[in-house]
Amino acid sequence: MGRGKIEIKRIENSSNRQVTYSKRRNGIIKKAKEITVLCDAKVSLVIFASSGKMVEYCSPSVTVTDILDKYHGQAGKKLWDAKHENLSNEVDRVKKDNDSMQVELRHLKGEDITSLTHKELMALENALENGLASIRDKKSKFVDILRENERALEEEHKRLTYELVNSSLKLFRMYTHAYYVHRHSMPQAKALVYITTLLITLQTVLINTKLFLSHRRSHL
Amino acid sequence: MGRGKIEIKRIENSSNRQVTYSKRRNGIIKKAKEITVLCDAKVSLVIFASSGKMVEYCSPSVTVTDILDKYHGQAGKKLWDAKHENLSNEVDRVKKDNDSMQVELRHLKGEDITSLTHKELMALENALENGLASIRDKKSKFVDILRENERALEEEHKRLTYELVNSSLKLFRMYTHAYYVHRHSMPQAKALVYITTLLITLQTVLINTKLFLSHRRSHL
DNA sequence: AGCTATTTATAACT
DNA sequence: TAGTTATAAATAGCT
Repeated sequence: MGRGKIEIKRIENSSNRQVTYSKRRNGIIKKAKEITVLCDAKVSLVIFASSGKMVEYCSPSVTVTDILDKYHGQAGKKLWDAKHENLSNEVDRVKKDNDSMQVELRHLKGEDITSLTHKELMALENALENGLASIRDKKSKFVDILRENERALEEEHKRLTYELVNSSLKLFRMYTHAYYVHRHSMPQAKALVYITTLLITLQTVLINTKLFLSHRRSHL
Repeated sequence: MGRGKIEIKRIENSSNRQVTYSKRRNGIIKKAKEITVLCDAKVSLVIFASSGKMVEYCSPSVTVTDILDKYHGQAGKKLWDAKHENLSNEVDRVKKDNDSMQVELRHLKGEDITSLTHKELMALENALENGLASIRDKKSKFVDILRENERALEEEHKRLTYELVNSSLKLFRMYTHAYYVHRHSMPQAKALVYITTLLITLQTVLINTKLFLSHRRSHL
């Protein structure tokens, strides 16, 4: 494929060889990419120029590791098997644990129990009852604590509101007293301020009392 | 290069894909061989079909070992580490799973529940109740089957014993009849045999009846 | 697996 | 080293 047909034998002209190398190298890599996409294939391609320079193509998700896996028993194996096997064993072991726990969990949740013997069913029932008892005990303690907290909070709120109402009333009385004492000796404007302040105080007391009552209602 | 141009994207028709794979795979390998000869290059080519089947081409004097040598201390090591890390990650992941399952199991068994919120406790209680319900359902079915089996067995036993007693009685009557018919015409010795046989038969009937009764008692 | 119309890769050239 | 082009090679769609 080119201006002329060529025999497949070493190209003696080194510059031609270099040019052909680089064109064909690109061609092969392109083809590798294409087959990867077209056919779901995986390709690992490494090309060394005669100069020693290397280029490579690996289709996504293929690593030299994969290739070494295929070559199992050769160069790679020695390299990593020691650690690898340890890790693999651990994975297996832990996975086994996982499986048995998963089975136990499923059993405790009442799934896959068709194959169990009566004895096993009894044991399961026992475990579940114990668990349930613990949980319920814990839950009731939990509820007790919540209720106690709420009670304490309400108590505190009641106390605070009582104090507020009380001091408001005290203030109110003080103002009333001051007003009556000074109402003839004070200029009209000052009396008005007293009366206004008094009314505001009274209003505050009423609002606080209302809030207190509504709060109590919502907590009973 | 074909009857029609194709887009470089996965060939959806699986049989076309297979054909194209095989043609192009051969094409790439041919090209690899050609560049090897034409340009003094060295090629390592590994192609995996989506089925997992592998073919490879290595130009003469290139081995996987060579490639690994090129990777020495670089990519190779990295890849090894990657593999190693993958496994480590898997171990970690599975261990994590393990831990969470262990926690769940402990919770279901009512242990370590001090730190749980009220909501979590409710969820646990729910799960346990469901599990218990399933188990109890299963267990009661199990007991039903056992009871039914036992009933059937006892029925059968009763029937067999009744038959035994009946035929023993029949035998006894036969002997009795024969004895009375022949007692004057038979020599003394023969009469004794009759009487003895008769007694043995009677005894057998009694023993069977006793066995039957005791068996019934033990099953009620 | 084989055929061929067509596309693609590339050898020779610039 | 990069671009162009005539031609060889590869191959997509068929059978």
